[in-house]
Amino acid sequence: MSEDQRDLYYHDPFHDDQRTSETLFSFFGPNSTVRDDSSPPNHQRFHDYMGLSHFFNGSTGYNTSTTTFGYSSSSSQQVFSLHDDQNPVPIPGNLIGVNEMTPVTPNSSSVRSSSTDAADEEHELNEGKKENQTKSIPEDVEDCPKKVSKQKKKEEKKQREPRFAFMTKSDIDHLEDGYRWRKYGQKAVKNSPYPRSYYRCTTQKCTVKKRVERSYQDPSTVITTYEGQHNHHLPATLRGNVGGMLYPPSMMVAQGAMMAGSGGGSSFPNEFLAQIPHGFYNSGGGGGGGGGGGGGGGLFNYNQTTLTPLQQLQIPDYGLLQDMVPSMTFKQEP
DNA sequence: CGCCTTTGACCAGCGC
DNA sequence: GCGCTGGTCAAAGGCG
Repeated sequence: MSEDQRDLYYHDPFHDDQRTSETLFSFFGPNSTVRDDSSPPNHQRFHDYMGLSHFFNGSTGYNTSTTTFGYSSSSSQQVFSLHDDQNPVPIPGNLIGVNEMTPVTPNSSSVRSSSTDAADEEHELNEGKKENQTKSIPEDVEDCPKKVSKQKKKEEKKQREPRFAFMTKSDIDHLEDGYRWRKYGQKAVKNSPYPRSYYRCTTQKCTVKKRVERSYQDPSTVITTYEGQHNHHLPATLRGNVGGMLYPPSMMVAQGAMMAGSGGGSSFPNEFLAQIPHGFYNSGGGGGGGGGGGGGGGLFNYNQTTLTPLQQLQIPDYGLLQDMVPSMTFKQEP
């Protein structure tokens, strides 16, 4: 694991604001963190988590490729931590691969707004560098098929899936999210007494992985990192869970509209909102998520667009969101 | 029997 | 080059 990744895990995004957060979304790629201040303990959390499966699935079709968050599969993860609840701060590391998604911050000189050319260029440059770094494979690969396949594997590996991390207050390490996972590894983590577990989606041809670890600073917090997107529905066999059931139809519509409006460009905010777990929405359409999943309303209400920070999730900087989603109006409730 | 977890080994990337 | 660390593999065993 690279240093920046380590930073991600052990630095600000999760810990700086930890005292006030119970759930923190950290998009590896797009830059956003969304935190929760007010969620009830574990069980409610659990339901929040349930909805997250849609986040990765996208529900916009099961092959949203890897651009759901507005960045390509090859893009490196990038995370912005919100310091002082105001300004996104780039986590040291890959800030280059910001395709399309732009860190919108009041004082962000690095805002890439609509012109992604430079960003793309940078991105390519960066990718090139990376390629060079990893393409130090000697020519003798031609001699050995094994080596060839290894190299292929290597290159495939390099195609980093989009990642998404969040923290959850829970006693349970591996929270149910509607998908079936197989644990394929566990490692002790440096500077942490808690091991990190590695899971893979058991569905055939689904390459989604997730890592689960407990925060060493706050043992009650579980850090879950997803990598990739599911290319399939929720397993219907799982506790009678059916993918479509969890997503209120109204939201699907809204989502479609948003997608259409996003024009495939700087679409992260919309996509982000579109894919916010339905449990965070005031969707009003179906409880979903299994008993109490809705929890009496959620965070967003697209169109009405009401943020209710006292509910399940807190957006740390409404101004930021407002910038990100200018077409929406945000209302912060007292 | 199928699915899952556990766990030690292995490999690659990175920093020194 | 070496050591550290993260990530993955795969055999073994458990469980329903």
